[in-house]
Formats: sequence, C-alpha cells, structure tokens
Amino acid sequence: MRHWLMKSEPDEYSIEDLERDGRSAWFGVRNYQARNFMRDEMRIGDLAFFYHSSCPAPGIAGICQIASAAMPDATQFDRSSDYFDAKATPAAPIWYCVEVAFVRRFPLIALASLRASPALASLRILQRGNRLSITPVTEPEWQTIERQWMSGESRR
DNA sequence: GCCAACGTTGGC
DNA sequence: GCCAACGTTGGC
Repeated sequence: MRHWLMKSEPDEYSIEDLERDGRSAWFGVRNYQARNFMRDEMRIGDLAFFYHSSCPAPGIAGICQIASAAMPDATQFDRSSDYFDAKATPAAPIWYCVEVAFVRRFPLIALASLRASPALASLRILQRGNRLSITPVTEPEWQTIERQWMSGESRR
C-alpha cells in the first residue's frame, strides 16, 4: 500500500466536509503530475493525509482512503465549472479524479510542527517551492507522523 | 497584500 | 526546442 498527501483549501472542501459526506470525488486537479499520481499510481485502499492549504492554519487535518480507481473528472466537461477545460472531450478526457473516503479527523498537525521534525526533512510538501497538490509520502515519513502525533489516539 | 517559485503557453 | 511572459500557488 502506498501513502499520499492531498491538499485542499478548507474554504473549498475541508476534512469536516469529508467527515459529513463520508465519501467524495477529488475533482479539480489540473496539474499533470498530480493527475498521473491519481491515474497511474493510486490504488483502492491507499491512505492519504488530508492537508489544509492556503488558509490561516495550514497543516494535516486528517486521513482519508482512496476509494475508487481513477475516472474522468466530470467538471472538465462542464462549461459552468471553474474547472472546465475546452480541450477535453468525453471521448478524450484530459483530467481524472479518484474518490476518497473519510477515515479520521484529529487536531491539526500544523505545517510549522511538521517543519520542526528532523525525520520529516524529506517530506515533499516541505521542500522549497513545492506546489504539487498530490504527493507521495514514504513509509518512514508516514510512520514518523503517526508515531509523533497520533500515538495516543485510537487506531482503526 | 506581498512575493518567491513554479507550470504552462506561445512566439520564434 | 528554447525561453520570456504570464498566471497560479501558497505561506507569511
């Protein structure tokens, strides 16, 4: 199983929204690298940190699970959507999304706290200038975060 | 609001 | 294929 980190602006869609919905399509990704991760490398059952970005308190807000294979992102065909792409057609889609399911929510692990951990120096989102909205998380990085911030909590 | 860093576009 | 210009991201 692989691990991931997926960014969302909480104003758009937060971990609280996913907890309420239970499950949601991760639409709106318009970056080829991030798309390729979803389309080519994610597997049902993979776990991902749900990261809140571009907000007053950026950080990891919870965990979700990949719940479907990649499918064409319907918003690329929708003229009224911010994510509309005139170059995409149903016969030749450009953008894909997966569905994610809520796993858990916990007190925010602030970006500053992640930065303060030497064991997380390699974490992709901490690299200078990183902007990818979906990034892989290595097994050691995942375990470091679990051990450091979730050891006292119940596991599923 | 600022600004560094990045990805994409498009002229050549 | 190069690269300047532009738009976007995202922390602060």
